[in-house]
Amino acid sequence: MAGFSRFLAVLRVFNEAASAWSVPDMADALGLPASTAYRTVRDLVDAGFLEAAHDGAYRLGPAFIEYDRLLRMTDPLVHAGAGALRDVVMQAHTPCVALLSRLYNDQVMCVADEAARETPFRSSYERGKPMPLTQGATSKAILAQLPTRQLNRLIGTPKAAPDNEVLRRELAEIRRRGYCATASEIDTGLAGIAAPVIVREAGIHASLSLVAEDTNLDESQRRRLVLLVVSAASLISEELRHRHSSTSINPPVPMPRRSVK
Amino acid sequence: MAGFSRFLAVLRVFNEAASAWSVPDMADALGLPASTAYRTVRDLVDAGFLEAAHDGAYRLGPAFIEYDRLLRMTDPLVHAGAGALRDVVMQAHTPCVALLSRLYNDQVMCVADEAARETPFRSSYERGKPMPLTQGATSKAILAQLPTRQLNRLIGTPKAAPDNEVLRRELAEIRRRGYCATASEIDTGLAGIAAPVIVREAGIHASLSLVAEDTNLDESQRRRLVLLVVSAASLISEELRHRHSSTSINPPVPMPRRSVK
DNA sequence: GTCAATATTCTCACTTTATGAGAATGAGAT
DNA sequence: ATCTCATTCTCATAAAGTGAGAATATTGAC
Repeated sequence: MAGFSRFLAVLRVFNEAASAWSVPDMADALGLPASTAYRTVRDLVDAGFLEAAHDGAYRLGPAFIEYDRLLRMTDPLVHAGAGALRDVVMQAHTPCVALLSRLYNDQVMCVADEAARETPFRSSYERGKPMPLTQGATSKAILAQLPTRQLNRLIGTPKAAPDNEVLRRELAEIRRRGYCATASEIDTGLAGIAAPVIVREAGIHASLSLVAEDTNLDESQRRRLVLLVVSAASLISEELRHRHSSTSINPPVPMPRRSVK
Repeated sequence: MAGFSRFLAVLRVFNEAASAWSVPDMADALGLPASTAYRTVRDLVDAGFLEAAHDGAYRLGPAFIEYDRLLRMTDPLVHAGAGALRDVVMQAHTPCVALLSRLYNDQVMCVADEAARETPFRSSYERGKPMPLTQGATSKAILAQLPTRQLNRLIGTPKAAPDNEVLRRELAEIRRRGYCATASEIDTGLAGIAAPVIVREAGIHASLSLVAEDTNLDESQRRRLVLLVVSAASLISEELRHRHSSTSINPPVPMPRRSVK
């Protein structure tokens, strides 16, 4: 391990349970010599990825907030979807959470979320949390739309993983219907309704989903929400498609030629 | 330039105006040989900091969303403040935006924001955007509470920067009052009311502020909001102080010893 | 399908750079 | 003052990144 991966290793020791670290503790945890650990941390602090907290403890730094904002403002999916999510929870007329989630490499991650007023629960899907690939309406709606080749790479070919036959059948059904509805698959008591947001040409494989309490939903409610989700999802897809076709690939501005030490 | 700084340089070419880059363009912009640029980008993609978009273009990647969530969940200030912001905009009973902002090195950055329902405007302060150090109620409320030594480092000593005399006097006044109110200093037509959130022992220098339309505020309104902001800010400070005194500095859990290639 | 034009990865000799043990210094606590 | 622990510094060593150019993959045009 060396070079870049050392920085990644240091960042990876931070998690929900251990969010403040002293340098010696990091060095111990990673098996690094003290001098290297100190240097690595100093570089990360200089770059804004870590921040000195107190008593020699370090926390994640402001660069993550800053880059997250930049991503929020420039990522076409997040940008196009955030407004749609607000509309969806408004028009749902019931306590619920709306989510926009994407395939990122081999995991699904929620990239935007919005809760209706007075919603007493929360989905375990939430912005920034990696989620299982094969469970929940949100993920399945995405998988169902993938080209066979890509799907095989993610869940294994039918031959290599025959136990995925059930899942494959389910995905085919979802593709036919155009949406996916599940109940208590991720959070017990909560139902999920998801519709795909797919823009192949822009490399976007995503879904829009609505999470509500299962017991609150009668059949007509459910149908109404399915319609809401499906139409909102296709609205987003349309906008993305349109934006993509009218966007140049290369940076529109000559770009700031920053000097680097 | 080499090693780590090459990664930083690549990340820095991304901004609001240029959010998708091809590798050759990056190489041009940074004066890097193609092979190095491709390698750097590949490493960043592997780490999740960049993502392949389409047609050889790259965007900021999911790692930023993920680490931002982690920070949101573990940073004591953000965690303690988010709830308070919701309360503040509720109790303001007027269209407004509440902000929680921090000193990070030599800039001020908003780390959490919340708008009241039906708020037709937005503050230029928003989560993740670095803001000027010496303008606006938000920043001044923070500066006013800094130890002399630290303040001198940021705005220069009275001798080195005598033109800051006005600012210094203003900050003294803010310290005496315990809050700062400004109008049209950042956004014309908007007024800001800010109170400090200072927890020295935890290394936190922050402020809570409320932004509303200046014309909407009569004197009694203004007094009410000042009270609201000041009390919310001290509530957050108290919680942070309490939490800090009851928190161990080192990671509570032995930590996951991840293997790195 | 072929072909040309790019985009991307690979190779490899060359150094620049990071590395880490240990010494030196700094900061706190008793 | 002294001890302890945290942090930085030094420097010989080795490892990693570097970059020109070749090799290969991809894409789009025809």
